[in-house]
Amino acid sequence: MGRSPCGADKINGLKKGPWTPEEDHKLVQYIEKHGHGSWRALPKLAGLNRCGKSCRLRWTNYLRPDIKRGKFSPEEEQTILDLHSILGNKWSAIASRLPGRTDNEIKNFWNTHLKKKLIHLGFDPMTHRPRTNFFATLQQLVVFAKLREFAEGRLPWDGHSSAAGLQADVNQAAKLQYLQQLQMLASIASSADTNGLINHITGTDSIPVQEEIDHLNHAETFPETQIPCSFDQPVSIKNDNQSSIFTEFSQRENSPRSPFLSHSPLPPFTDISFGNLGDASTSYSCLGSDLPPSWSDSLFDGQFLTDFA
DNA sequence: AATTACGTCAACCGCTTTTGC
DNA sequence: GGCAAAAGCGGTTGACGTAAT
Repeated sequence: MGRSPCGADKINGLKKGPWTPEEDHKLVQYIEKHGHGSWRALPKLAGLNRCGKSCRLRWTNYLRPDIKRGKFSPEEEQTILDLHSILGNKWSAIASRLPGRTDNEIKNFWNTHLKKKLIHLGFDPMTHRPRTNFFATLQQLVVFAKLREFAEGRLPWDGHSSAAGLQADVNQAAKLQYLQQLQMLASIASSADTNGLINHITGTDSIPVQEEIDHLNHAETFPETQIPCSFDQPVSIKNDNQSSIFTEFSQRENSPRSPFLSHSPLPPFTDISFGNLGDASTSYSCLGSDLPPSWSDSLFDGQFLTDFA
């Protein structure tokens, strides 16, 4: 594959940069009369000192008569979120679902608005999952700490006591994580007017979020049953009469999404097993953890332990 | 009023995919 | 099937406008 035509056109002294009204007029006049045909041939025929690529971009992104300009509506915004959670940065595919919007416009809107919004609400804009992959790092941190104690001789390696200690640590951390998520969801509820969403997600139909946070803040222990480690029900912030594009894909896609996406289940959970640590075989099935299967092998690798100590 | 920082978006760049021979 | 040209696509840049200091 050779260089792009526009690259070569630089040498020919073709014009770059913003289009003038005169150039726009020439391009529109030509295309309305003849169609665009070959973009490469068009500039010469239309009397433009531009490369074909530049003409195509100007036409498709700005001059096309069916372009819808102006702010994105909440419905369009929701559609973009839905589709992005499924398709990722496939801007042209997303644009094909939004009549009158160009891929460039959607891409810009995503980068300047939606991405920031997701980040602000604590979601990874690429995965649409909560940003803190808490349990993935938690178990490593706990194990590292225990290993360090063990390596320094401060902790006798006793499967039962170690397991109990680990479980206590993890329970405490899970409580913190739960609080973090409740606070994040409370933030979403207040900013996105998503009545009922939080209770729907947490399954606490009769317990207001703030009350739950307060309760947990004062709780001595953290009942494991309260950890929101299972979100079986779909979550919707749309009216029932609004169909979602997501439903079209939901049968074949299983990608995790942020909770303000329509009809979107919260992230699936991955089992975290402590089976390699003595008798501690407690299995935690929690949010968004995706350690590689061999993590424990590498953890106990000699070089790793040397580096760690 | 001047300067700086930040946000937005049109346009470009270069890579990939599609099309035609 | 192989090749080259054209078209499509997504990431990035930079000019411009506006807000903050």
